[in-house]
Amino acid sequence: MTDPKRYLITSALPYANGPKHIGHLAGAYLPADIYVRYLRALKKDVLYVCGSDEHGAAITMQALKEKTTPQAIVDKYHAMLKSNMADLGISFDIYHRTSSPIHHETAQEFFTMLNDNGDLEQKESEQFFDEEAQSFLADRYITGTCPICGYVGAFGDQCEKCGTSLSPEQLVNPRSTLSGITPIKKVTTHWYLPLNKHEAFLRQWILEDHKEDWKVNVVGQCKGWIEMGLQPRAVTRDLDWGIKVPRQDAEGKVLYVWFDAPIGYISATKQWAIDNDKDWKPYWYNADTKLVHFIGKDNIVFHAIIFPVMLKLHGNILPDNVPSNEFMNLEGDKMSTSRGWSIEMEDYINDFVKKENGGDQMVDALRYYLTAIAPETKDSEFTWKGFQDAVNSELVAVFGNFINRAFVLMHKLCGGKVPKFHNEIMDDADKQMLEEIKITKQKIAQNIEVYKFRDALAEVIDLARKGNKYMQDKEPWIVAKKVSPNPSEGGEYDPNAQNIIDNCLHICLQLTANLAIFINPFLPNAARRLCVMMKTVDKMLDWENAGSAKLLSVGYSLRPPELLFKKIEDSEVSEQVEKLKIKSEAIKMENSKKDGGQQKTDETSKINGDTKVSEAQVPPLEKFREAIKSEIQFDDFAKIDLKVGTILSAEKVAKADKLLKLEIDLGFEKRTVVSGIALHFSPEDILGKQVVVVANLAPRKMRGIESNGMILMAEDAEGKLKFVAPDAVVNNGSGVS
RNA sequence: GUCGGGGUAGCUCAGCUGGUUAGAGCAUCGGAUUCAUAACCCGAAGGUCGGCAGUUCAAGUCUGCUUCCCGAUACCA
Repeated sequence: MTDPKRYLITSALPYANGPKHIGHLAGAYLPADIYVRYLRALKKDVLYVCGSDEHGAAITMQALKEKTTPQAIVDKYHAMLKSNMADLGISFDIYHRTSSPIHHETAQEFFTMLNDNGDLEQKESEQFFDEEAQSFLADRYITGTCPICGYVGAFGDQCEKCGTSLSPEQLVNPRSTLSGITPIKKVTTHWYLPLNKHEAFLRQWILEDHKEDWKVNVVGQCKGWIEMGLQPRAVTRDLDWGIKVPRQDAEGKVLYVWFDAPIGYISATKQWAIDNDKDWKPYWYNADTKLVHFIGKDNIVFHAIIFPVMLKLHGNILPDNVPSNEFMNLEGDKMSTSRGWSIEMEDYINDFVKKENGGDQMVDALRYYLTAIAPETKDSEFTWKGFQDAVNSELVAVFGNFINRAFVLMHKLCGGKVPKFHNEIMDDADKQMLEEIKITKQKIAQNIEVYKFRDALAEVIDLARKGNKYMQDKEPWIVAKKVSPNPSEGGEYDPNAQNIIDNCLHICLQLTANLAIFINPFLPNAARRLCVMMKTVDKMLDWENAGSAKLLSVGYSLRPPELLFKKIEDSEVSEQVEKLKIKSEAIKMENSKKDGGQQKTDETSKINGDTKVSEAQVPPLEKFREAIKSEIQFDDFAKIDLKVGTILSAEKVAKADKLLKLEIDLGFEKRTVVSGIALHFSPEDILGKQVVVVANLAPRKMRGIESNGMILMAEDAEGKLKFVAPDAVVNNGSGVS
């Protein structure tokens, strides 16, 4: 977008079910903050919103775990996240929360408008239901044995042990975490967002309009989704923690957390407008607003496909870009709070920022390293040694040291004042140095504008490096010997000596002021402290001032230098590495204790003989009982049109290991039916077989092939499939009832 | 399984439409220097560009296959 009137910047809403680590910080918050601080320095109209995502089943799970209420959980973690972000200099204009009334209203209005406009669909589906607790169960609320690795505590959506993503149906011996009983399946009604209806729009908008300016991983993943065929997505759930679906016929239903969370950006904007007596609407409705969502790679489809469809249907503007970062690993392994292999923002703040030897500069140290290794194009890795090296030999030795030596020399050789610049003896090195400042300004701006913060920061350090070299070449400390030579050393007086020194330090100081402007979006604390040292106002940090060689007035006396950053000691990093190991070991022990407990019950049941059924075993009859669905009327059954047909041809569907494409002769017509039986039958085995087909089933696309009907199959206890068919050949097209 | 991204010097990463001896910072080693947080500055050494095949006068860069890491995920009506 060229020259937007205002900017609306968002960072992914952190989920308030626990502390968040520095990988999150590096992925979605720090880059956004740098961008926002840069825009503010440009004096743009920019609003930066974020907040805690406080709904969803994982919150209620955490409440069970901590033996408290969901509200208590979100209150606790919202407060923690909010203060952590503030402590680390993430400068939200508002950090809001989705449990607030204004968010509930906003999300409900959003749903109502889409529903009233006919943009949502209502469909029935079967969900697991806990009869004892009288409650539908989110996938997370069902535990059982993982069919892949046999882990006893797998969840309905994922096995934490082997990492496989699961559906609750796949669990062996599923149990409700609410009551412990085996859940049954029950029909429920939900609202869906028919993404499939917006394929043409998404193709144009993402694959054409943004194929150049969006990151390859974002466009690539969206392309994959679109090509795969978009499916309607449920926007409601049966749960009691969340935003009530604003309809009388939706008792006990809430908006699905993914639907309500991104609307949090809008409600946060509204709250900000109220607090600041502003109008929120232009930020979400005017086409001259540039909306940018900063996210991690796990969030791409929500922010690039689903939320934009919602926004479009609701009449809002669309994001101009969705800069998504990859992930940051830690000391050779994935960062994970639950496994204890992480550096929580909270912990870093306690260990470095709050200690007497830490403070703001340690915020900047972290911001420096996280930006320098930001996972912009691929996963990156945080190591404590890397942190120490980056801080000590780049931030301290190059940047901090340049500024320190400029200040020290100025105090020693120029009386603590900004020296005069003598144009008449200006040389090429001086010109070159001044020119470099301007070039660097351009490079930084160009990089930030395309979200390359790592490169932008490297430019700042590189400019300081050039400053060091310039000073080295000019060596004013040598020239100083010619100002007041010591005859015993054979020094010679040079009337020009002081002027040479003045020019060098004049340029070094102007460069220092420029460095303050350049470093400001990245390391705001350092920039502020530089302003104090130079006795300038914060306004000097406005971006338009960058490139100027007149930021500090001649004759102006400056404060004595103060070290901007301290070196990080070996002991500090080794302590952290040790701490990390201890933390993850402790959690591993705890988990294996749990495992051990479960295995013990297994063993006990074996020792007791076969009279007791072990938890890990599948009770087959029980399994069939579960499968009994809720009662229907004859009319419901009569709606189903069953016909006998013969399989004329069968072929494997490309890129699908379970699907067969079948031609079926129904007597009066031939049908294409796609059936998921490829693992049980090979195409040639089933040619000519008679089958029972649901003839009036709505067509459905699978792998791009439209399936018109479904074939009835029987499944035995081992999951083997058998055809349901007449026991003697009948005419194709015969009815079944 | 499928889709997407990625595997380039010890480490963190650049390398646009294929073109002379593959780049940067850090780490390492050597030199110079002392204004500076034993900092800076100069120089050297470091890579069969995950593997195999192919296209081409020429491939890190294109094609196919293969392997490893990360993310997203079906379908099974």
